[in-house]
Amino acid sequence: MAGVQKMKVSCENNIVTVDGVNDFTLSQILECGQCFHFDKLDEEVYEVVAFGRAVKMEQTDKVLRIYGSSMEDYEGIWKLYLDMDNDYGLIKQSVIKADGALKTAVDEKSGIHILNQDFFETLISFIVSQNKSIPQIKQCVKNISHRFGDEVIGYNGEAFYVFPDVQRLHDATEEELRECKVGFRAPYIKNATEAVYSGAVTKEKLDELDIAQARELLMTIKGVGEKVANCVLLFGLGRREAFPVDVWMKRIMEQMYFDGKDTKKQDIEAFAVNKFGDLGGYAQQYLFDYARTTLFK
DNA sequence: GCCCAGGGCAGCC
DNA sequence: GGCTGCCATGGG
Repeated sequence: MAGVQKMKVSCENNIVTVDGVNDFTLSQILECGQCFHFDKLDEEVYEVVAFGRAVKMEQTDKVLRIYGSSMEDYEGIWKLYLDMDNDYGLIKQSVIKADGALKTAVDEKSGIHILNQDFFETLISFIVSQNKSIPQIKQCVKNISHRFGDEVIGYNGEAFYVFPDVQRLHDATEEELRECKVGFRAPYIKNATEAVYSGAVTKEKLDELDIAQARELLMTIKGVGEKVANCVLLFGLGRREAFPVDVWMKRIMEQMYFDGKDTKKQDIEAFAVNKFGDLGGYAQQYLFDYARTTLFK
């Protein structure tokens, strides 16, 4: 990508150093509501559990360090997870060009990247997310991982529990899931796991479909509606044109574009798809985080 | 006790 | 088709 400034990547003692990160703020990326399996240790210092690994990420200005990562893991996992090869300077320009009204949100959240997360973990996490707050979602994801996921040795030599794969979660009973505090969503998780396990709904199938068909297939899972499907498409399947509308997006979009009038989520989504097109997912994330942390705080 | 949270489903009309 | 009440759980 022409606009991506050169980053220098090196590795020593299982610590990867990425020097020269731009349009990148670790705290914004992790805490903008797209992922749930991490803990804050300090300012711009986080433990991140994903893809069967537990690492510490630490950012100082334009330097990102990943503790507990080999160069192979960076190249094979973290570079794509963090969407490092995408030019966010260009993306932000394009979003603002699509509508100058987004400049405030983009400037406020200028370090956001959209992560490329594991499909199955994203699917289950966002089924859990419905009608829950972000801290509660994080706790449920941690509960499920601790109960059903593999133990791995993390960056500091301590044990972490990674999110279970389909086979592992397929063994879980509804009662065991309820003990993870997912409440009425337990049967939804069972249904989703069965759909993936049986091959009815897989990443491979979804990747072959256009976004409307993929969304339709996802929504055959009980507990997956329009919003959850869009989150899975955006964060777990790389479909950057998806535009999830939750209560926060409804609020900010009604204020910005519908004269403060009560508007159906589907109408808001249709409006946004028309306005932002392929940039929808990015625009949505800047607006969502800005609405939640700044505008309606 | 109330209301709300990155919603969706079943049961109505 | 659209609208309403309900679904667990925890925090403010």
